[in-house]
Amino acid sequence: MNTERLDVHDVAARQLTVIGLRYTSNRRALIEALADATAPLSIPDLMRAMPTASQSSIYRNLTDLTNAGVVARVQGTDEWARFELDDAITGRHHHHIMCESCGEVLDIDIPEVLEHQLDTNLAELAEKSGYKITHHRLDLVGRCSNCQ
Amino acid sequence: MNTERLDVHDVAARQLTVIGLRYTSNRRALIEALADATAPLSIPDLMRAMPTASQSSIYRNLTDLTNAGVVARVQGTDEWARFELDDAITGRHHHHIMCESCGEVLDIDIPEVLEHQLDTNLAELAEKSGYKITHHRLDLVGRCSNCQ
DNA sequence: TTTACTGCAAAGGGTTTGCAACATG
DNA sequence: CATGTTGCAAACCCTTTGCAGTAAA
Repeated sequence: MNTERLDVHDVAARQLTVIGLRYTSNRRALIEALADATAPLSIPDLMRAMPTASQSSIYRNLTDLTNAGVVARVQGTDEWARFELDDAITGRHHHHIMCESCGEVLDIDIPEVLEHQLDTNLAELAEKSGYKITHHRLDLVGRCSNCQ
Repeated sequence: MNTERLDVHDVAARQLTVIGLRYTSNRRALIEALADATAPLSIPDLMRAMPTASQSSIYRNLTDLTNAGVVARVQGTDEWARFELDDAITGRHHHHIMCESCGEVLDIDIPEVLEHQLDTNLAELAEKSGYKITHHRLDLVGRCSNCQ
């Protein structure tokens, strides 16, 4: 548990408190699991990572932490929900590459130039749409080395 | 039913035949509904559009048409499946803007310059990943005018 | 005439919820 | 100690599937 990790727990606790929720051991374990992961985790992943927590608590905590802005739901190519720490918490905006066959989801970074061009262009599009844009998703979809 | 529409049916029929499937009235109605729409349609949308078809047939046909490369599944912000004609059929690559509150999904086009820069950059990323990339998704996520 | 397709109803499977006991601030 | 949280099991709901009858080629 390094400094960066401490910050994550600290922020999570504060964000929860703001909306009247507590930072329990289950929630701490969940954040810990997500912080350790190098890719979004599915429910089965999380159940494996925190075997003492019940499935329903994991679902409920993911909902609460998502509402608190600590956790983000990732839409893969399959119907399985996957979760990761919100970019706002990690301080690192990133994207995903996913396999349309097995559903695997990995984190990727894109060149800063591209990210910047995206921001500029999308801001314009957003304005015309009448939508209040909160973020964008850029995903690469294909087949992983195992599924080709 | 204009010329463009005829083409869509023609292509759909051919694509199905290739994999040993038939172009039935249900499938034709489904394609018709998707071709008429200006945004991806959900199952309830489709049931409303083709009231004589049973729900299970709609599900089964969507699966078959997706396998045939005629229809594409769109991942919104909610858990509801939405469907549209595949870009390869319409000949028009596009993206989506979606409301994270009500789940509405709309089509948008992005500047060609941006699209081109995306293609270039993503091709590089793909190479490093070991993935065989089939396409990318770029979505704007936010709140529609009704949900703000 | 062969065999894919359809409708109906039942089964599947991930997610949500009611409730009593428990733990947090 | 007031109230948010947990586990268990049942309920939910979108989606899939079995089966017998129908329709496409």
